[in-house]
Amino acid sequence: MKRGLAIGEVAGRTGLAVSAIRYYEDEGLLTAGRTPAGQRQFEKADLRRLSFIMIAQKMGFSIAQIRTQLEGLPKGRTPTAADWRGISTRFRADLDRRIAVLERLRDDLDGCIGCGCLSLESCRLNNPQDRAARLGAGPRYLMGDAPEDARGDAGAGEG
Amino acid sequence: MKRGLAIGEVAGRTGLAVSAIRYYEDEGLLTAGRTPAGQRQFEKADLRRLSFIMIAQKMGFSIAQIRTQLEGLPKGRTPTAADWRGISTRFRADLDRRIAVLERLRDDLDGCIGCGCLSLESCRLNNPQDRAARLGAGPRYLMGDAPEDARGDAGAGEG
DNA sequence: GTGCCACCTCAAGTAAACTTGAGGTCAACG
DNA sequence: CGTTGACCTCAAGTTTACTTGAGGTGGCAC
Repeated sequence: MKRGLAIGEVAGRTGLAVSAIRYYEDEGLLTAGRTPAGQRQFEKADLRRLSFIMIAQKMGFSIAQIRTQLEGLPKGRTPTAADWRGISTRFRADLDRRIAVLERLRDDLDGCIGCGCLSLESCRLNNPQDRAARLGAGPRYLMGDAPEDARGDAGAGEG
Repeated sequence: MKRGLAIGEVAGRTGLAVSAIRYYEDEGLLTAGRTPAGQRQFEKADLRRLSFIMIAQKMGFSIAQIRTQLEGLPKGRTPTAADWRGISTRFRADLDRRIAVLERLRDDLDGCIGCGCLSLESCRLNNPQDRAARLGAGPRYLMGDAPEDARGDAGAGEG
């Protein structure tokens, strides 16, 4: 009865490529059992795990971040609904943050459509760059992605 | 007077790396003049252009997409406020679309936090995968990223 | 019993967006 | 006059998230 799912089956059910699933296992996002012959054996819970991975990627999380999130799940036993609920809640908070960033970007852009500047002196979308210039180094950082020592100040323009 | 800006100066003002600016030029996102000695000479308008590029990247546009957007700007002359306004408007529409996608994701996730499933039979976040499985091929597609022939059907769950 | 398909591993390739390095030029500073 | 420092080109390296290919095993169908 408890035969488990072959990788091809999992691929079919999730829409993922077989190679992607193997890759995720290599990356430690999930662990598959093995048949005596060495073939991977997945459980239903792994489908859930893969669902989570796919959704998280949609949201823009990297593999490394997803791995971290998944570490919040129990190792030995199959995660319960409550386990997933905990992880989803953290997730939701992040999603809210992302939406907020985009909305602020949109609002700023609205201001810029009004003035047509996009980069003129008084533009709020522009200011962060001036600040970036003053901070000196760093590759690219503009909104919310400020380097370590610039946190807490990367918000709205100073006026 | 009209000396133009050296690449290092532009880098300092935008917060971009010199190498990144050169890369953007290679990619055709902007064009720099040259001094007799072959050094790049930028104009103020290029700062605006780079602002646009940075903002667009924040929004998740690829270089190729940004290039396309920028092709909407006049070639010969310096873009006017109106030129930027046109481009920004298109931009805003895309931004709205992205926000909407994330919001739907959030709403679906809310439903899942309620039931704690994230991947159980009735979950709306899960269903798209089932559909994906039925559609057969393709690498990863889950929400809105449906392959060509699956468009128009990849929306909300059926029940 | 043999042929095919799904599976295995491991290495290398791919695309995007850059960075880094090698080797060389040019202008200013002392 | 020489030596920094900013700039140049071109090639190769880096990271992320996979895919592709080579070479090999295991099992079910005929």
